[in-house]
Amino acid sequence: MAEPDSRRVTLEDVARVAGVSSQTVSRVVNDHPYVSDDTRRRVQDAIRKLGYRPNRAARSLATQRSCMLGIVTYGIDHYGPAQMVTNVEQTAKARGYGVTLSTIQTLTPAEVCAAIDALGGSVVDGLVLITPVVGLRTADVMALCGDIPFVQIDTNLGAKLPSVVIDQHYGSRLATQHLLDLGHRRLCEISGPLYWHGALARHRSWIETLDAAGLEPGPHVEGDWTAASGYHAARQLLAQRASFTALVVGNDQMALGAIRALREHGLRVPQDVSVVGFDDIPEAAYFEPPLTTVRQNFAALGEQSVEYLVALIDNRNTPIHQRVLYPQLIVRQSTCPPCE
Amino acid sequence: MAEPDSRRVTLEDVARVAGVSSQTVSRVVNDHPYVSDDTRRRVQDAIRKLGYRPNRAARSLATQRSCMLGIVTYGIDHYGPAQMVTNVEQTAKARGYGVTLSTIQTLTPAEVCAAIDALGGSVVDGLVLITPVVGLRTADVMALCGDIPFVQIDTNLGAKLPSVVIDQHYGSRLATQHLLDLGHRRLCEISGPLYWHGALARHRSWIETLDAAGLEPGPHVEGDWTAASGYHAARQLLAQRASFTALVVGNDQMALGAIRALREHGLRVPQDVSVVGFDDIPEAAYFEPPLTTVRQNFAALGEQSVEYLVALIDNRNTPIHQRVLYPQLIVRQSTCPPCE
DNA sequence: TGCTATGATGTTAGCGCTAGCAATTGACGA
DNA sequence: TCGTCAATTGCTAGCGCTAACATCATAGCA
Repeated sequence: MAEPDSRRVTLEDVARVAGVSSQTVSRVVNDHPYVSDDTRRRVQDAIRKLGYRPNRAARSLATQRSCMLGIVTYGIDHYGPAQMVTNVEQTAKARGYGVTLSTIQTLTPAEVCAAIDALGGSVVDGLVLITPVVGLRTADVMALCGDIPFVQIDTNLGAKLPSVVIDQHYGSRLATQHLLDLGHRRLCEISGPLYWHGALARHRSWIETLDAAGLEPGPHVEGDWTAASGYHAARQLLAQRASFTALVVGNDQMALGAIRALREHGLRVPQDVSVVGFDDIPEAAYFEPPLTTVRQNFAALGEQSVEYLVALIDNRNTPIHQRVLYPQLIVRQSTCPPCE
Repeated sequence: MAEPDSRRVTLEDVARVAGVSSQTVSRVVNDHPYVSDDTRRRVQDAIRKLGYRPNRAARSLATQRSCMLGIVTYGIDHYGPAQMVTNVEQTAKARGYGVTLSTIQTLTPAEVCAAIDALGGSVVDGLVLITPVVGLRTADVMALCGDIPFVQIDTNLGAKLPSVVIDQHYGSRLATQHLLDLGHRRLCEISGPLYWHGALARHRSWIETLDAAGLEPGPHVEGDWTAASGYHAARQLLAQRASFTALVVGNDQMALGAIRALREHGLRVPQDVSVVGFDDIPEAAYFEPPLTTVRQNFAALGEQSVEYLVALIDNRNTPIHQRVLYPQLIVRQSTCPPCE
């Protein structure tokens, strides 16, 4: 068993026990060549015996790198961010990086800046920014990150910073076009908060797609991603006597709330109103009715952003670009042709 | 603007610009007394001008503390853990601690140990272990954590380690008793994986409560927390021609899947079968029908564990105990008296 | 035999920061 | 006048580790 000393075990302690210099121990720990098998074994024995664990702070200080990535994200109690964080962490671990978290509650540029700052002060080799808020200035982000490499996830399409995004324009067109193809002509929308890139892009694309089809967009209400807000948004639409046969909803949770409101109002889904969601959360297939939705590959988002970030860390000259992923329409029973 | 030097800005640089010693700058940065207002202002100006940010690694090395907590948790794509991680992070931030994450995929004791080890090697002042798996030996945990203070969340009730738990026994009794009070006599259960403390506790309490009422428990199927598994579990119960009027389900997502299976089988909820879930996820109130469920206060769990952990860090002699939280039954439309 | 190449180790000098003490100044009471 | 004290600042020595160089065998070759 490890000696339960009050002081932590250091390289020096191991060196003394193994009868070598601390430098040699360091070489063994870091898998350097030029250590004889015999010495290596003696050192490893000593390490095990003493329960030695390298001190990361000291190593960071000496090497100028920490093997830590920082993640700045809005509350991970949402499905999307939780997925991304999980995948970022997993991918990072596979590449030898740990992960430090800094979450933000209200998605204002100021709070985002504070969160980045909190991590920037710490030792991280790179930053993953899951900050889907509109109004975050490119210059601000660059200034805050300083010379720390970073990758943005879920920012606006076309941003001139290292980023990985899902084409929400495309996704929203998929959803709206699907409804148009079914024959719907009167559509309403419940969007996410429009200060989110994704929500805004989906909203705009909804209008554009209708426009291209020569249709007038019906009323639009803004929710906050929760089922509760979807419920209230739908009630609001119904209260203002909007007449529609199809509803595009900004995410699956809000769609759930909307469906409940519709049903309480005596409307059947999909016979009276077709509903499309976004994300394809694992529960969507078990909604009543199972939800047609636009699937986002959050896993790929997390993985690719880490890959890109690690490339940036290893080689500062990695070209800056934006990688774009495309969502996929999953058709289930919540959509059908309008019955009139 | 900050001088975009290749080297990072150090205390020394600030000291030079401000015309003081590096020690004085350190005092300003750390809010020590005995710095004149004039000097303080000059130093702060220099800090701003140079864009100085203290190097955490160096500070950790010098002070022997990192102001970092480690979180070991199973995949945060589940609702409960995501909630806990969020709240741990928030509370930690409020107390001046950052948070480092280490997630585990398969909840085996071996993987848990690996995750703890990964963090233990890093510099953290304390560990939050969200490791609800049965079979994790107390001795192993203590050995791995070494002299790093830790708090376990969601471990077994009665564990002799610092921990904060929700009394799942109590919660399960609430759910089952609610159904008994409504007049149900034939109950089935879909539980979570029984190698999870919570799932096991709920399962046992389900049996005990029925026992106390002189009733034989109906069939029980184990799911994996997902809606899909709930769906398949319910189909399995129906396939074996189990006759029941009420169903206790290990979490809300599985309840959603189960309800869908029941409906597909021509059974109405709650008229034919009452269903109770666990957790009270934000969507539960919008299920069809709105779900009766046992609410877990994950936020409190996260907060209290950090408070406890910080107390342990500040004072190693803080008494070891287990704090117990109690869940709450939320009655909605998915339960009603059996109609026969 | 000398002379280089190379493997295997030790020595030294920091990385950026802070604790602890020393030094300096001015104010105040004895 | 001197000693004492508090306020303010600087100096020095590490924290535990690694990069870079220095050292010293030993082997291989002319």
